[in-house]
Amino acid sequence: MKILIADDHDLVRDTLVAFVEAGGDIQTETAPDLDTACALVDSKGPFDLVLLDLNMPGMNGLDGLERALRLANAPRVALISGQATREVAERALECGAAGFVPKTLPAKSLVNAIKFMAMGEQYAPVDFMTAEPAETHHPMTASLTERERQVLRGLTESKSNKEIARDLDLSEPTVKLHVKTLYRKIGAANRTQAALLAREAGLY
Amino acid sequence: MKILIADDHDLVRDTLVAFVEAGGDIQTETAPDLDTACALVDSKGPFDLVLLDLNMPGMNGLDGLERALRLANAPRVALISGQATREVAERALECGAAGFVPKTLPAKSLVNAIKFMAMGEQYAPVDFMTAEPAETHHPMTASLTERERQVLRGLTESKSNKEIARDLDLSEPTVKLHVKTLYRKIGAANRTQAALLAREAGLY
DNA sequence: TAGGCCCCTATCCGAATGGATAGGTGAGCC
DNA sequence: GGCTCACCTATCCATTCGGATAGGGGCCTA
Repeated sequence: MKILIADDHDLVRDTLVAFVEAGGDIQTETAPDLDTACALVDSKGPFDLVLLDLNMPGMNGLDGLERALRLANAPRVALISGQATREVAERALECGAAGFVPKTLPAKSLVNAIKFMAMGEQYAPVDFMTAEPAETHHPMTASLTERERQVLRGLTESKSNKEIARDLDLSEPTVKLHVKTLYRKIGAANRTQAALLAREAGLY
Repeated sequence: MKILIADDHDLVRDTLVAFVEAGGDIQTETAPDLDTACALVDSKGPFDLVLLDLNMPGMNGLDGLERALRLANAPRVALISGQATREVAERALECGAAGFVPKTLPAKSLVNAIKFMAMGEQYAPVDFMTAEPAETHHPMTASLTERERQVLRGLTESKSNKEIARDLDLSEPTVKLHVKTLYRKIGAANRTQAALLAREAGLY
């Protein structure tokens, strides 16, 4: 079996390769970014599986995944990520990804997942996909009401109050109220800080 | 030699441990977060080296490092991080960290670095520490002038124009000008988006 | 039934922001 | 000298934001 692992962290890539190659009959090629990964698929493909890190130069979110999926060799492409949310994973699978591998997965399970995906199955860890959306039990959002979470989400998308109001079908004054109260709850002084705090907490 | 590796990503932790143990006479304990890491230092310490992931539950930036350094066993503590900047690395070393290991380090070098640090030396990869600050050659900031970079930094700290003006010893209108022009350059519609874009690019 | 909580709407006000425009300084280059 | 470029300052104006305050409606629970 021949797979390609792309990750910009040498440390992760090297140890991952060593582990995977030790764990079964798997040959690996590696790439530090999306461009070289795509080039390798062209020159040394096809691969039984291509594993792309979501936070890698050239990825730009799911754009990179789609680009890889459009390659001539039409390879099976899976994502691997350290902090992606369930929502991103779902979107990736909808795009046609062969699977989604969170870095919180035990290494032993990874080898099995790789073999599973290489056989053409679609993989995603059950516990990860069935987990509550982080925002419902995250310490920061625990104190927020549902509406406030929705508004906070709008803030992380750098929307104006007016846009958020339109999206949620509310009046602008209402949005402003939620904005103000959620500032107090999460300790933000302005919308930029609120957005950054939410991002740092790994939300949205 | 006995070391402790703490990282919240099982995948990284497992493969790292497998690699390190294979590469020399090194015993490893592991922890998924700072709390258990500290508990292990107390119960199973002292370790020749403690390796902490910077982006791990409980770390809260360099606070976690300082907490670990204050532990009774006064262990040698080093940081490992995937996206930290040189500045963070320098601050960590100033705090008394045994070293700083970027995840872009080749895995082979890691083993050597671990042995080096365990001997009591302070380690940081030369190329990483001498590299230009990311902002000067990053695609996004390449087109920005020095002042605009400084202002953008202020935005990522969710400061108001007035605060930025005070920090940089400028007048507020000047800051507004820089803000406006850097919006155009990086394609931001408002300050929140500018801050998020800068963060996503790994700046500041 | 009363009280509490969440949600929605509204108005008023001061402050901050975003954008346009105009002009001044110094450094470096042809 | 003339030119560009980065940088600074300034004024004007519309919009948005942040905060305070005052309601009303629905739902749950004591």
